[in-house]
Amino acid sequence: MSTQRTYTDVIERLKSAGLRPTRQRIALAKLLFEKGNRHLTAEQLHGEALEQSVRVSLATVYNTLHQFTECGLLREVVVDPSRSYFDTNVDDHHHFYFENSGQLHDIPSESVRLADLPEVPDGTRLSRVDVIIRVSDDD
Amino acid sequence: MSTQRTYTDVIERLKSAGLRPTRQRIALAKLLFEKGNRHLTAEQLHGEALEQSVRVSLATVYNTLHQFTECGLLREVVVDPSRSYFDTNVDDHHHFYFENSGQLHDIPSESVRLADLPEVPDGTRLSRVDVIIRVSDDD
DNA sequence: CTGTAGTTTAGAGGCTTTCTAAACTGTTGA
DNA sequence: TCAACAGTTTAGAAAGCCTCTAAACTACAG
Repeated sequence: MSTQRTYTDVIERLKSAGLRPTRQRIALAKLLFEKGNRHLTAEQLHGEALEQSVRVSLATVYNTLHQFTECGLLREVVVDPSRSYFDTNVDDHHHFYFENSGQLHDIPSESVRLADLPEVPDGTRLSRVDVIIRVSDDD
Repeated sequence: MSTQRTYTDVIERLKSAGLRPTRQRIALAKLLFEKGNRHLTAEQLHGEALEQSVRVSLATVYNTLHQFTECGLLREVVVDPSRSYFDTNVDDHHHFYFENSGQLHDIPSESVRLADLPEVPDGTRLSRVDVIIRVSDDD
């Protein structure tokens, strides 16, 4: 049965990332990864958990988001100085940012041609190249 | 005399931006614009002002940074979820972000070739394209 | 089953930023 | 020159996001 499938999948995914599959982490992972690519704030994820009667504290949501980010299950997107977004798509890609609504939208990396990038300064290594296309409502 | 020159320049710049040239705005503008291109947080600018015995409140520093940003004298750079940076270079350009130190470094827009950008979604207009090259210390 | 290391939690606390409302100041017009 | 007013500044309170703490809980190895 597909729910069962997903459930064991999620547990395996956590285990192989070195994270103990606790009730909270399993529930949050399912919320995050069962709906395609998503861009969520901690507050939003916490809200969704509560809606589905998953008892989890905001502190755990923050801890989990950071742990997931560290093991490459999530990626943090910085576009709004007052809030962090977490992206379930960890493939190389870029973003549209809708300044009015605060929505993020993926741009596949093939849709942007980046060339002639300067070399990284001595003593540093490339961590990531972010391209953010900021748009705002007409008129 | 060059100080005089700068002083009246700053006042003119504020006036033509529609901002009353107050003691605080003049002092902050001089701190911001008399040292070439800079990337500063509100806290840093406030610190510099106090060091030079410019009496100004943190609230005014925030107000001023936002007003300057609105009239195009500054540009806000979002790279760190916990802090806003303000850039005195308002020309089209991009950034290196040194994740360890929190330093920002300009990349002239000619140094990056961006092509095949997707069209902006219906009902929106392009606000800006940010390219952020994140680097971290070797080892 | 039990011990223990890892995890969760509520609540306090930190930090950046914004708000409030009272005091102050640049400017305009008489 | 000066009064009057709109715009500005301010300290301090408060909001908002996030982290810390230390006590309770839990997955899991043995």
